[in-house]
Amino acid sequence: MRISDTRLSAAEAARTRVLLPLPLADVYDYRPPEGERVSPGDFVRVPLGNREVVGVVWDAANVPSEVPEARLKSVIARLDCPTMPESLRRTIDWVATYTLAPLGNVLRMAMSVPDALEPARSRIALVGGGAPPPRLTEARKRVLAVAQSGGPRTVRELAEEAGVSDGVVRELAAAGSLKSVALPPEQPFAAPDPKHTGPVLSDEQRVAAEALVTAVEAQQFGVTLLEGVTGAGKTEVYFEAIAAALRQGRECLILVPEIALTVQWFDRFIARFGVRPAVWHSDVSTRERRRTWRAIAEGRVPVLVGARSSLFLPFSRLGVIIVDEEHDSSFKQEEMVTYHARDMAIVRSRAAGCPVVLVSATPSLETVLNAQRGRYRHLQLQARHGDAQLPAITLLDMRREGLPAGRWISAALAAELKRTLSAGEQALLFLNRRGYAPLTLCRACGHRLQCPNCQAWLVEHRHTNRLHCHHCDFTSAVPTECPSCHAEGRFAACGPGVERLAEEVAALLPEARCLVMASDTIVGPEAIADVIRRITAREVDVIIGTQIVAKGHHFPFLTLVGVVDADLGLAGGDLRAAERTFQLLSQVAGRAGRAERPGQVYLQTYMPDHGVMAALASGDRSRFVAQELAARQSQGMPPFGRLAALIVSGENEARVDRGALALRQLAPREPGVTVLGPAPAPLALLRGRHRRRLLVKASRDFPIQPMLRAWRDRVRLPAAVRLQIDVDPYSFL
DNA sequence: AGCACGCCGACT
DNA sequence: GTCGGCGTGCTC
Repeated sequence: MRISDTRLSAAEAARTRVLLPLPLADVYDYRPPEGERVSPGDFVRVPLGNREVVGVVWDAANVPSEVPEARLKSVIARLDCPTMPESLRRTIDWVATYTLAPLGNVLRMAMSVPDALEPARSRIALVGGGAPPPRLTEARKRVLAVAQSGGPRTVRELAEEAGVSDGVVRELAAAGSLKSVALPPEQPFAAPDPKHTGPVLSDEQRVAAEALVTAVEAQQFGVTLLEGVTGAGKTEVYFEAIAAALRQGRECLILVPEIALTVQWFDRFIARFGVRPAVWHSDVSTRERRRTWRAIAEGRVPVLVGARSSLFLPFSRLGVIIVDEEHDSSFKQEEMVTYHARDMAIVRSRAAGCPVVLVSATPSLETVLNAQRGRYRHLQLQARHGDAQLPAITLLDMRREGLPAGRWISAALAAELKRTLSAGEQALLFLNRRGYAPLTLCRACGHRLQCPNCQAWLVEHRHTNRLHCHHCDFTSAVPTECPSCHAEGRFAACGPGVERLAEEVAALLPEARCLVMASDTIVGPEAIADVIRRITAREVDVIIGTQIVAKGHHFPFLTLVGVVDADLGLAGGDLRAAERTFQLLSQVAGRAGRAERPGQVYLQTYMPDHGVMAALASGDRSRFVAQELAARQSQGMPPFGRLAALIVSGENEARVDRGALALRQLAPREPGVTVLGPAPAPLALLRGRHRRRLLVKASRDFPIQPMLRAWRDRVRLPAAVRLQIDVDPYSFL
């Protein structure tokens, strides 16, 4: 007995399990490196085929392997880089099991900065201004031009920017055309000071803050929901959880929806802690990413605020994770690995043994139910901070308006706009539609301008004077004649977009200074910051915006919010349409009257009796939540039941249909599991691929993943037809 | 993800 | 007659 155990472990010791950042479901076995001991979490370089890749030694000792000893290659070396923390490895395992994604694909999200694994390169940089080179080739010219503009950069950076190989740059340096300068050592991350400014909290805030501080000091996993209306001061409350973690020398991770990373949020953080936190989102430069990733791996980043992908950063001493705007649907990743960052934040906290705080004015029904059932601690802030009042919400029944064609602002809203502007205050018109008009059609033949790759209309954008598809990157010039009947100049714009609304406002209020805010007109954090500054400086009277105005900003002189089409989000059969509309519109409404001025909110609706509208007008969120929960329960829908979507897609429509039917044939027949479809997915053609969807419904406690895995494994789909599984689908598009 | 292997069209 | 397209399959 004892002998065979020893033999087994000796055999195991001869294999190193390595997970590679490739779409592989399992670890690969290697022989341990010569004269070096590696252990789980170590980054290692291994041979794969005829190339070398970097992977992570994985704890998979219990998984037997059938790969014969003779086929094993040896680990080349362990990288000189801190070990991947255990809590991150367990999170990766968990995400892969839960989402059915290949384990290696999940690892890839945690190895998004391969550069950071290599030791820091010498801090030598090059600048232009040297002697002209003996021969001036095209490549050399480009490098010199790039070097001439901007500060000192490394060989790699110059080569990348000029689009040449490293060799060209090195030759120029050797010839003396580029001069080398020493770069200052990499800037360390400033330490936020928990004592910088003592908290200034109301009684109510203090009670909530103390509860969070206690939870952080206990250094144990637990979920807390921090709920409070816009302006109740939730941010200042969770800052105290961060302060507590900092006092213990632990790290803090704050997850926010990408567009909520506002100047105003940073100002508040700096006011409390004295310095900026580290940041992580898609706009962070390659260089800054490397510096940040490496510093986190070395335990030198006390606080980081970031988008959902920051969940996969190598923190090793997490003291608290905050999920701000926890209800926000942008936490759900839809590509590659379909995970929900809020749920995975809970997984990571559990693995790290630290508390997690979910923050929202309008928590998701999933979170509400967990709080109701006592699985989460529930902290509530009732009052708005200071003297600010919640804005009054009025419904405008558009059925009675009889607006002429091409007009969307009711007489009542127009009157309020005029009144607001003449009082010297600002107004926001909210319309969640980019561009000029959502649909353009030919008046001669009825032809509608449609994307060639997607089942979607092309949207006219007048500021670029082009047609855009909002689902793929297709754009084209606005045609002069109808592609179908060749009639000239017979196009008609149908429906409003923010650009068209701006025209209407200009006609209504010729003196008003309008600003259109949409993700395509205001690109990047600097542009947003500039726009915020102009609004705060009262250089703008009317803001016309899509949902990018809904998050995080507050404008002291904004007292009127008009929602042009409150019903927009309710169309279509989306499970969460009502919940999301309520969340979005309350968030937009919260923009009004945050300072000492009371705010007014008008919702233009054709459905004033709809539960969402009634709840918004009465301010009775709890009744709406109760109704919505009851409806979900009666249908066995989330959060009471579980859903998974299976999307079959491919370029050949007939093959996709056949694939979807084959999948359906092999569907599991188990009590408590319902399979619906296949049906055309809501976007039946997306980026040139036809899509069919099957929907699996199961009870809440049904282990859905093993069933889905078994199902997927017994289906043999033709090549060129792909199956994508989305556990807990959010967008039904 | 890469990269090789493999089987059908336009070129030295 | 070869170069090369990208479909398919494998990497411990």
